Amino acid sequence: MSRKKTARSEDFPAPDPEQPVNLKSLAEFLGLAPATISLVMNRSPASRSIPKRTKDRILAEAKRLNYRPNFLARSLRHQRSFTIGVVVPEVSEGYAAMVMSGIEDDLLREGYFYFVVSHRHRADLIEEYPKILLERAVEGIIAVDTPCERALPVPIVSVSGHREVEGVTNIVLDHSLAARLALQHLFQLGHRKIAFIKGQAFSSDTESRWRAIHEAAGELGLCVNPKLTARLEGDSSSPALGYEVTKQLLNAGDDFTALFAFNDVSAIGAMRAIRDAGRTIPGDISVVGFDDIQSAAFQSPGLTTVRQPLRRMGEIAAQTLLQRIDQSKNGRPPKSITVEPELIIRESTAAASR
Amino acid sequence: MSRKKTARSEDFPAPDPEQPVNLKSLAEFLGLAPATISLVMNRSPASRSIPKRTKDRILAEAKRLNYRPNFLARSLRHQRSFTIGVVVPEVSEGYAAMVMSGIEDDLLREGYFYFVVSHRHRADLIEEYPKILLERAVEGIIAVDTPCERALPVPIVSVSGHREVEGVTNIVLDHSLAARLALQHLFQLGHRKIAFIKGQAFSSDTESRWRAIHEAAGELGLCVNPKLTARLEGDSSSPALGYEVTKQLLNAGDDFTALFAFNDVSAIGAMRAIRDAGRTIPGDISVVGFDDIQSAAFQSPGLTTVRQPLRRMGEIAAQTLLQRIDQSKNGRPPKSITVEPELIIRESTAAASR
DNA sequence: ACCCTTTAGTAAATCGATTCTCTTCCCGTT
DNA sequence: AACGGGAAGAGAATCGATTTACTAAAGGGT
Repeated sequence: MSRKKTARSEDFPAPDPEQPVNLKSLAEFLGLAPATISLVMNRSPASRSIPKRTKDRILAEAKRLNYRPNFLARSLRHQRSFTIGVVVPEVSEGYAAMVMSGIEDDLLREGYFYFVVSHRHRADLIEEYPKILLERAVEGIIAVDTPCERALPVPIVSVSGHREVEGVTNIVLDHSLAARLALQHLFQLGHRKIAFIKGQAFSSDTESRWRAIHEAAGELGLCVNPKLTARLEGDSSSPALGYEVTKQLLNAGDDFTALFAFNDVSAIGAMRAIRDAGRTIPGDISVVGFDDIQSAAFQSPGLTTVRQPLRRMGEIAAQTLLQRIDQSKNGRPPKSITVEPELIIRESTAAASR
Repeated sequence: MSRKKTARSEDFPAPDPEQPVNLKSLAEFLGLAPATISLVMNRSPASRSIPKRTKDRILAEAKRLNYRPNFLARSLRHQRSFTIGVVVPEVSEGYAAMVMSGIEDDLLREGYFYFVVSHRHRADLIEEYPKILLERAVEGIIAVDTPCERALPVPIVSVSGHREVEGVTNIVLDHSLAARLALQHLFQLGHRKIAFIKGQAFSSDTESRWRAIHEAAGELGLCVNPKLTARLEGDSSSPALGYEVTKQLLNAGDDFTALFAFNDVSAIGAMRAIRDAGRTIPGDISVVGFDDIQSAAFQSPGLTTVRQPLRRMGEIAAQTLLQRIDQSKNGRPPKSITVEPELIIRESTAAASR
């Protein structure tokens, strides 16, 4: 029992240089049982009876040998992976990147890590990735601008999700307010003939945003002219899409003094198209975007836009998910959390000329 | 032995609805030993002796009950996590997002997932994160624009890393070519008085890019005027930084007809500053950026810039890392891999007026 | 009838840590 | 002298899958 105790640290200063120390080797080295060390290292109440001398010896030696408990073993034992999955359409798209940036902070602070997967709007991947993440033992999933149809055995938080699905908490923008902010702004500037660019069908926000626009227009006594309405086509995230539809709008004949685009990227394309057609912004046509991506502020003229608090939405998503993981099954989770948009007025909007 | 075999699938269609099936329960259900099932499921050569009838029965039942081997248990056994870590300065920065987007494809195809952590240039986090990732049992690390000082027990690939560190493979841009492309372009347009915006000290590219500029200038017989040289300060990634230093350059008195910025973000700020000073682009001053972020093409005038193949760099990083993981220790890994930049000429550059 | 080879699997160790249940040993009481 | 009880720590089961070594029965050849 005491023969091993003579193996003091000074005798074997550097142990096996190859293999990282594990509990067993540390135990052998200390002449103690793995169980004892585990209890002490985890400050378990059961280590009450271990004298401070021994505790200190264990702690000191663990630190000296740089012992790190094997995460996988621990996870297996506790049935907890401290990992969540984040599903996005495309990492490099700005929208998703911004949300992810908000997600990270809270997660890491609580000791969680996250896997990222991007599906690029491929239906099979949208279906498959959540399952693969589950196999990877994630404890929850955050879906960004990605439809989740089926209930899963882990909590899900969907950023910009609109469908009501069992087990899914939606983080949504107040689209009514967003539409009102934008249209009121244009209305007050005297705009009555307003063109619209709708989003692609796959974007979760498209429908509710469009409904909100109709409502807000109704409240203001504006009419939404179908001839002044275009829809983005194609899944690229380049302003070229906005450029194309705006050219069509301009050529279609019906006059307009303002354009409300589905997002900033298409608004930027629209601005080009408008200028290419020989019109000025905001002199001839005012333009309002949506999202407030970084490029919006970098345009000239600076793009007036409805800001979505994307980073904040990421933070809320992470917090909500962690809460739900913590008290799993404890009470019904909130169905949805609404965040408020903000109108950022820059130089792309001005009083209507006609 | 055969009493269990009578438990045909039709008798118990839906097993325990709560608990996910594990190997043991599946084995019990089939009246076989876990070992047998494992061998068959993994198509191990040792399953040679199992008759096809039994194999089919196992496979069918596994599928019906939706059995998925527990990833953690498997990882523990094999000492493989199929996970790598990606360290970036900031997820939402475009540069990192683009590289990540390239990383993802190859990784997922090979069954790997990745953790993302962002350090926001905090020295303690840069030091700490790789260690935490190691605790999480990652099999390799990709560092994007992040210095890695010390050798780690796993392969590391550094995108835009320049230091030679044991165990680190650098993916670097050919900065000499980049500088030559930009300066030759400006030179051919007749520019002789060129201003420069250097990068922040923390950016890994700053030094080598600056050396390359000196070299290229030398080759062309241009001189780099210290009075026409500014350096970005502060770690925000807003064009405001570029705006500030450009204002100083313009006020400093020394005349210039072209500006070569450290990156597109600062170039965009610079363009604003130039216009605010009453000069035109490219009439009075030509501007060249670096990176070719999405916003570069969206500017007006469109920003001429040196494109880094960021997505490609991500792909190469992932491929290289996977190779190194695969044949660990097998031969010395490449010290560095160079990729080539491309000059994207848009409207922000034109012939020098004076 | 005996031995050898397949066939059809199974038992048990292992990966590394956790945790509940036991032993001892020793000290102080009655 | 016997007993209770706390101190100090050891043992063993467990998480779920993998894998090597082994067994038991059946078939085939001489």
